[in-house]
Amino acid sequence: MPEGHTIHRIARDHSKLLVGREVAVSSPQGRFAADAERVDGHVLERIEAYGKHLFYHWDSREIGHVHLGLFGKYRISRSGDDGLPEPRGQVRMRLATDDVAIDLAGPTACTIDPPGVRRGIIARLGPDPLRRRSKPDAMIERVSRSRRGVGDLLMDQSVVAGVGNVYRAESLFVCGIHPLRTGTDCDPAELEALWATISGMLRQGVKDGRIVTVGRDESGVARNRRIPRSEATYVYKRERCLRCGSEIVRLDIANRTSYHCPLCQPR
DNA sequence: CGTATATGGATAC
DNA sequence: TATCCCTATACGT
Repeated sequence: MPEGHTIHRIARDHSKLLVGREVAVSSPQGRFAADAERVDGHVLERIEAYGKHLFYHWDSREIGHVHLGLFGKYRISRSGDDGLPEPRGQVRMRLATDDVAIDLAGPTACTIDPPGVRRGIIARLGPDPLRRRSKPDAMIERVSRSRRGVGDLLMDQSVVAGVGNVYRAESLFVCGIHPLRTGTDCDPAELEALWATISGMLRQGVKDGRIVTVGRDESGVARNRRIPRSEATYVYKRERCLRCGSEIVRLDIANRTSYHCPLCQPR
């Protein structure tokens, strides 16, 4: 379930387990074996999240890069009486200490690179609302000068980093913006509000460990109450709008299914 | 058992 | 715009 919130949550959780320690790095599946060897046994100094990218800073000065893509997943297992459990399924990378193993399966990217690679990736990304001191200026500038649709622009990681298909649908819904509205037709105040909405949703996502967008603009909803998936979004993957009951419209935008409410988000 | 689907993105036209 | 890659899970037969 990888949008930006997942990545930042992983960086936070995995840091507690691995940072400052010598880490055994391996590739049970084999495809990462040559890279794994280069940092195996080194101390992990920091795990950094930027948009949907993860960077592992090793004391060898090399940097691990992981991008989960659509399918990538981590699994954590603890050491038992027989030590660490065998990897299950296709495990590209295993990061292990004496008491914990973190297994990565199905990533789009998993490499060990010189520092320039990280710099190049970050240079191509727009501002990430989850990073400290990030500002919406660059996003607003890009969007307001573009004739592309807002639904298209939000999926472009060089415009904003970390937004995926769920947050695209949900943030545009909350802001009442039709996904096909062009960037040039949005005024700066609207885009400020859109940034604030995205930022708030992503932060909530990091806390919850999943995407629950309902209740952000209402009062009195206990966020830690168990909310079933069917009530977690306003429009994403729904048949009818959670607010007004209108039939949700699906469009193909930027190669992905976009969802919007024709009544709450008029063209 | 098969098949469809998924919160992504690079690359080839 | 179309195609491909990566893996697990849900669901139908």
